[in-house]
Amino acid sequence: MRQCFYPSLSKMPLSHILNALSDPARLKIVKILLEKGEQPCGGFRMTVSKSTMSHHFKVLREAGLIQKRGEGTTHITSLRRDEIEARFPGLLNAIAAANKPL
Amino acid sequence: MRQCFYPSLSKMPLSHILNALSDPARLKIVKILLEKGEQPCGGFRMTVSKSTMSHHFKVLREAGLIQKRGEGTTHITSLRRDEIEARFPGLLNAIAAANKPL
DNA sequence: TTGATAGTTCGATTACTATCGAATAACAAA
DNA sequence: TTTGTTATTCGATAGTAATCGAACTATCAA
Repeated sequence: MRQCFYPSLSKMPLSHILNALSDPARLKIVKILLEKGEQPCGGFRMTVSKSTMSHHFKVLREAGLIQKRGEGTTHITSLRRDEIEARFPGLLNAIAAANKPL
Repeated sequence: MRQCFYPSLSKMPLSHILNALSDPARLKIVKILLEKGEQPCGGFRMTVSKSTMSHHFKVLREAGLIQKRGEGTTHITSLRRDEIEARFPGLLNAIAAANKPL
């Protein structure tokens, strides 16, 4: 698996994070990671193409929200929970709480 | 002052809210409202043109985040704090808390 | 009525972004 | 080595959005 760059959360502007989360597909990805933990790409069961999924993963990764590790032919995606919480306390909780009424 | 439509927060998707907040100028507007309370348009001291400001106010209003009331020739903008808090508990706090390290 | 102030709307431009299919890369199993 | 699986990258396209100046609306004051 190719190496990729993971930005430091400590210098990440909040607007970048919110921009990454403002797409419904990406918000769904994050919600699934929050609720079910780390997933392979196929674990998200979205209706968009593989290349579009890769694009969304890239946006989330460059915003500092997710990381990947390779396991054989699959890439496991996980949230950078602790770092996000340290930089933006309560943000993930607010997103998780918003699941209920939807 | 012309009447305008204020959407119900109860049906507002989180992604719309986050999209409205994902622009640095709009995030700054919300932060100012959080810290200093309601403001006339001129109270924000931003570097963009008046028409651009109007555009950002419209996006924030249509996302259910702000409301306006006319007072003479000025329009006072305020946050819909309680409604936002009821629909997305903790979201405004998370934004307010993120001010500190910046 | 005339002028000043505050803000919105319109039309245009420019830049960004979501999406896809095709090509590619990495890996495992046969 | 060949084949199948998983996922990324590339190039194109279509839609969206940020920005501005100019024109307009509304209100108050002189």
